[in-house]
Amino acid sequence: MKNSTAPRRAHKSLEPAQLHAVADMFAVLSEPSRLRILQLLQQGPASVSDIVDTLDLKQANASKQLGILLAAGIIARQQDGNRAIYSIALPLVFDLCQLVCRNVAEQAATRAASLRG
Amino acid sequence: MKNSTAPRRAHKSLEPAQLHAVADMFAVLSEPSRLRILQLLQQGPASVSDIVDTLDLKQANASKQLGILLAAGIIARQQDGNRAIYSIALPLVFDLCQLVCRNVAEQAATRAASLRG
DNA sequence: ACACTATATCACTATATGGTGATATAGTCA
DNA sequence: TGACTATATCACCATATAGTGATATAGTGT
Repeated sequence: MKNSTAPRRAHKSLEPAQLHAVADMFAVLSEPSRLRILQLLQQGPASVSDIVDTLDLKQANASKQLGILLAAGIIARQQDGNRAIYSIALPLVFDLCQLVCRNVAEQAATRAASLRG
Repeated sequence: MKNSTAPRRAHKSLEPAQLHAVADMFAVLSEPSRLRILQLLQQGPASVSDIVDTLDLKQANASKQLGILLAAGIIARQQDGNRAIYSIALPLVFDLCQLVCRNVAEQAATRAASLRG
């Protein structure tokens, strides 16, 4: 016998396309290397070599991750002579990180409290 | 010659541990199946079979994804006789999804506008 | 005890992707 | 032109994981 806990489909859910788009955005933000790049760019635009030097990444990897962030529309690219200057195009991502970060801190505090008794 | 675009290290960045925690949270939210489960739970608590039936997931997969959401602290589990009742423990996730979703819509609109000329 | 239901876990496959070294492409400067 | 610098791309490997069928575990009702 089926015994449902609550009525379903009370209000509409995201369409599959939107759902995937949201999942993709989260996926882009789920890599520490990319988050580090975003943190660096938060301080201002930077070239690939700036990023490589500051974050100690291999050039190929930095370029790849920048490409992913670019494709997601999170950063923008501007050619400057020889160099490629990347900058934040979607400051929203910092709101996202801040929300998560606040919660992470909360959870850590809660866990610590539960350990104390 | 090194020719930096902007001064670096202007303000402190997240510590590695926090960075990974944030990345992990985003990773958990980066799967459509898990987002669908969260959407369903947004309407109220549900058992595993509710979820399996409504979302047309295999039982093993539903159980696995619920375990991941549970470990992340996003949902809570309550035993009710034979069944396991899952519910939202971190409503924050809907704020995150809403932020991303709004932006996805914006990007789609912008892209459509650019296509129109 | 038994049959039945509900959930979790195991072993496995297929796929995706982060990181890397090598190479290609493109701009700069002499 | 040629040497140099900066960036992107390619081919590859190693790892992670979503999904699956089979099985284990645990509660319910007879």
